Amino acid sequence: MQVTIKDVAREANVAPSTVSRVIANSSRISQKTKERVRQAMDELGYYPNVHARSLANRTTQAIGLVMPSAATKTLQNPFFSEVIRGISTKAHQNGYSLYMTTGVSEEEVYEGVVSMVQGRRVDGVVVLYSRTDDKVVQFLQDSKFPFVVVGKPFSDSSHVTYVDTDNYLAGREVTKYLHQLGHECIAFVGGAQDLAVTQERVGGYKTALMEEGIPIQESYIVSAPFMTTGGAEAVKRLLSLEHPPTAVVVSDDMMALGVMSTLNEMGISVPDQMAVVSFNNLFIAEFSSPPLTSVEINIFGLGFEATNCLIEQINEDATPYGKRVIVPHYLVVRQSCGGKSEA
Amino acid sequence: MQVTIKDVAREANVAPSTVSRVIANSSRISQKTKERVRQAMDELGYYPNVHARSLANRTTQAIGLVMPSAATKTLQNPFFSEVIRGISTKAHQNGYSLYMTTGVSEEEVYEGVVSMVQGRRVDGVVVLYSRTDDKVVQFLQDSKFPFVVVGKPFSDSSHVTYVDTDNYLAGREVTKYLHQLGHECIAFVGGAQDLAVTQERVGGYKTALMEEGIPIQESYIVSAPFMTTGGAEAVKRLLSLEHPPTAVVVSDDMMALGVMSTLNEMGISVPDQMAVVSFNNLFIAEFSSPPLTSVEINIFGLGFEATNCLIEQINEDATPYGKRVIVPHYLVVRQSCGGKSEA
DNA sequence: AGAACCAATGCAATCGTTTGCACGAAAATA
DNA sequence: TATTTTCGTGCAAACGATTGCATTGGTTCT
Repeated sequence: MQVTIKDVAREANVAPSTVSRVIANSSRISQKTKERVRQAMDELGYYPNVHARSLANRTTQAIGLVMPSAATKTLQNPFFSEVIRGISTKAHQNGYSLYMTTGVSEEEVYEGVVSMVQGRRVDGVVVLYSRTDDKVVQFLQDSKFPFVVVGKPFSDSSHVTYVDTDNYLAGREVTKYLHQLGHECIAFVGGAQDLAVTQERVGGYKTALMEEGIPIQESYIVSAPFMTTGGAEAVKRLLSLEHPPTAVVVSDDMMALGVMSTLNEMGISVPDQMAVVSFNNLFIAEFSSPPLTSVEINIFGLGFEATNCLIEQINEDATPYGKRVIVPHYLVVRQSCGGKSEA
Repeated sequence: MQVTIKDVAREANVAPSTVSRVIANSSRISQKTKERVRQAMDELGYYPNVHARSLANRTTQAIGLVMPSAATKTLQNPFFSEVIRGISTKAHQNGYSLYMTTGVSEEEVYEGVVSMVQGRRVDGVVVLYSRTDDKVVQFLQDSKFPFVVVGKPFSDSSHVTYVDTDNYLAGREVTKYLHQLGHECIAFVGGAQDLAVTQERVGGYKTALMEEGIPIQESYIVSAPFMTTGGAEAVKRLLSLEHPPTAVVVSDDMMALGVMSTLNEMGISVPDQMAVVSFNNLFIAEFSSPPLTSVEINIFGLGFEATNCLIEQINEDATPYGKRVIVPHYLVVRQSCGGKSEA
């Protein structure tokens, strides 16, 4: 059987309540007793039962993770490993551990979150995506449960705490960068359209074009699911146009890999015949050939900051919802655009 | 406040115990009562408190994940996302959720596991690595706690349930494959030497050489930490030899990327001047250039099977420790070895 | 010396479930 | 009709902690 607080109490000749206070390091217990109790704890190999504790003080020291509904697929994108790395680092620093449910359908994910929250399994939740009209975010907001989202939530974003990259700005910058290199025909390949990232990045792209006096061609804007395979189709569509572009902004490194691989198969060389720039600067960006010019968005930092905000929110009872943190980004120039050096 | 079982009981005009039995769908409760209670549950929006439940029936419906100690680094390897994907799929199917602690040092990880187990936070544990002399495995075994390891545990592997690839065989096969293609000078670049995978794969490599009558040169065997950067050094060392190899077996796709990237920088073309074959067949293998010939080891399946074994172990009280599952592998031929087609 | 106080600890209720056992009513048996 | 079974519920004791409110003995006032 398990060693309980009572066993320790008996061994140390005190009451259970005293042991509990020693664990909490209460100032009301004398130094001498504390030592005696602590010794009894080691001797017996005592470890507190987390459930009993959670039940009594209504706190869990755990943070819930909500992955996109097709969790089983998206998890393949190193983006997620990286955010989780950030989250888990911060969480660990503050004595929290992580808890995740997954679900195949959107409905399953929703159910998972509800039972996580209502069942009091976690103290707060990090949402790892942001989509239009999301039930999960809506639910969390209604239940006044501490949560933060990574990415920009759509509806009512002013009341939701979130951590994000300035994707609009980044989109604008890379587009201008390509223009500076002399490109006039610039295309955009994005991921799923209901994702906030995609919309923001394409928005920046359009703005940049306008600012540079280049007309926007809808046929230059294609979207596909977020993974590598999507890239292939997109490329084919663009190249079959009357005036194919000479440069392309791709919304994600993974997809850029797919794009480049397809270009390679079709005998089109990067960057000579087609410049490619993308976002996220995953480690693979460095090792692709040619190495990808990509926007470093500090994914680790997104997770880390998000968790930071969440913990703040958990601790302060005075719920100051609506905080937003923008993590800075910068362009890492490699060889996929031809442009050498420069920051 | 939370809606409790008592509220439901009152609403449905029954005793709390009856409500509990309805939740468990006990056959001792009449159909009529069940319906009445269920209705009361929806009406009030009842969700069971997981901690109270865990406390009472000493079960958590959660599985613990143990990552390698430098979790913050290793998590970058897509291998882990992929195993976790497998684990989480199976877990979800059986109503389990995942729980993870991380730690920077080996000691922290150990502490995490101990408090996870002793604190009764999980029903079982899957260990995502296997190293010589590992405290964690030792502890789990001593406490007779359900666990399974992904990879081959060293000590006493006959009493430990594990799921693994036949890395020895795979190492032998790829080496022979290179030999068939005409290579005589074949090197091996491996990861950390205290990892079981590395040892097994290099073992297979050596066996193959012996079987083909090729002498083993220790200078052809280099090892480096498991990530891309390690690859660079390894390559430099090999190329500085008097008789540099013409082919190399690399222990991991990530590292192979590093190797190829370095070769590229040094102006050595793959596969013409150097053939490269590696393991794991991560999605990036397909999109590198040239695309990597790699051993598909079904990482998802490893995680899935491991969880399957774990759940079995949790359910059966008669602990049948020592089960082993070998997940089959096969070579995926792409272009990094020059050899076209063939299975 | 008696009142008032303080520091250190113990008592017992509480958190929300589960579950062995007891109980009464209805059904089956004798 | 009296007696045993069966069925459907309720009672109350766990599970292992936390915490508000006594209680105790010893100081420090006046």
